[in-house]
Amino acid sequence: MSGYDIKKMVDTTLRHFWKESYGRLYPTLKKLEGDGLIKSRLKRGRKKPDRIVYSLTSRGRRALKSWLSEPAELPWVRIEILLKLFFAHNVPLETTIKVLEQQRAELANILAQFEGFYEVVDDRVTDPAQKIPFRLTILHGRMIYEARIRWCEEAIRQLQSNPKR
Amino acid sequence: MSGYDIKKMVDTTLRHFWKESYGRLYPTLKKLEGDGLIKSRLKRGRKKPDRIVYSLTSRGRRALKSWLSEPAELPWVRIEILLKLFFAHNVPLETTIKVLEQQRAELANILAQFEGFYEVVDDRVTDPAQKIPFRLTILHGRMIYEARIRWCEEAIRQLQSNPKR
DNA sequence: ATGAGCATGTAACTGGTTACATGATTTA
DNA sequence: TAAATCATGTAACCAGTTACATGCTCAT
Repeated sequence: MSGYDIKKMVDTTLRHFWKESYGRLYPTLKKLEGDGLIKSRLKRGRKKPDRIVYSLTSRGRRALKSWLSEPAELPWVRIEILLKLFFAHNVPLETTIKVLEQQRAELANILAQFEGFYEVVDDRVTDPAQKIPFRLTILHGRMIYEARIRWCEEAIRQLQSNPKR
Repeated sequence: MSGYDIKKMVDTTLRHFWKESYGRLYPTLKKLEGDGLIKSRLKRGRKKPDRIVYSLTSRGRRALKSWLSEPAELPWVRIEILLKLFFAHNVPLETTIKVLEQQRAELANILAQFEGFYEVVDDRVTDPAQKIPFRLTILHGRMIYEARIRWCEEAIRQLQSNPKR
């Protein structure tokens, strides 16, 4: 694929768990080519601008397989709402509950986006071997967002049931 | 508190959802002081080195309250295991299942660390108004890690039950 | 002609980590 | 006296985003 193709694919199909900017995509492609993991050929565009299309070399395919066999990194994030909750005693209880409710609403919006997502699989994922994996990435999003929503609800419940703080 | 104190507090009490390095902690304190949000005084150390102890100014307290009232950012991460799963068709099924099992095991380890965590609250959180918030931050960790573990199990199940890929 | 989409790229910047320097004091 | 801990700081580096530049082609 070309850099442009990859960007579009990531932005449509993988966007709920990955993103790439041109600012790191194109330099990365150059680097991978320099390392001999991918090779490029110029594809003259008929009715479109020319494209630089990359494909794996055999060294690259080996590297891919090796990466796919290594353990995956555990994702790590700073969670701002937990920091706000921890310092919530500086502010009235209702203020914190509002922040939690707003967070819950945002999470619910995103969760709703996942709902219509299963049906879209056949348009976006042509390789049948990728269909189950793709659905599992969506399931992941649903499960995590559901858990976060349940947590917000529980947090609101506990704060309300303990008004003396 | 001093920069050193803050670092220790974050590393012990908030470490499951936040971290700070000296490399951004000390410059941030300088900046906040320059902005008039905190002020410092030198505390001569008896039997210990001197410390620079910071406290909020009234402008700083207002800024804190305002921050606590604003909606919290939604955390966003790249999830490597989903990327590996998406490209899993390049590698034998058992390889992917091993990666998922390894991830499950790592998640289970971290979840186990949360278990003994509730009891520790009284040592670490002196302000009684912070005890419920602190417990809720731990509950958050537990709920998220449980969800991630359940997802790994479901992913393994679905991949195994569909051997034709 | 003009704007939208195709396509490749980079410079400047931001946010953050790592590693190190410095020096005091306490404990083994 | 050596190691551990207390305490403050910075320079170098790395990862990644944003914003912009460039130029092609197609549809209106």
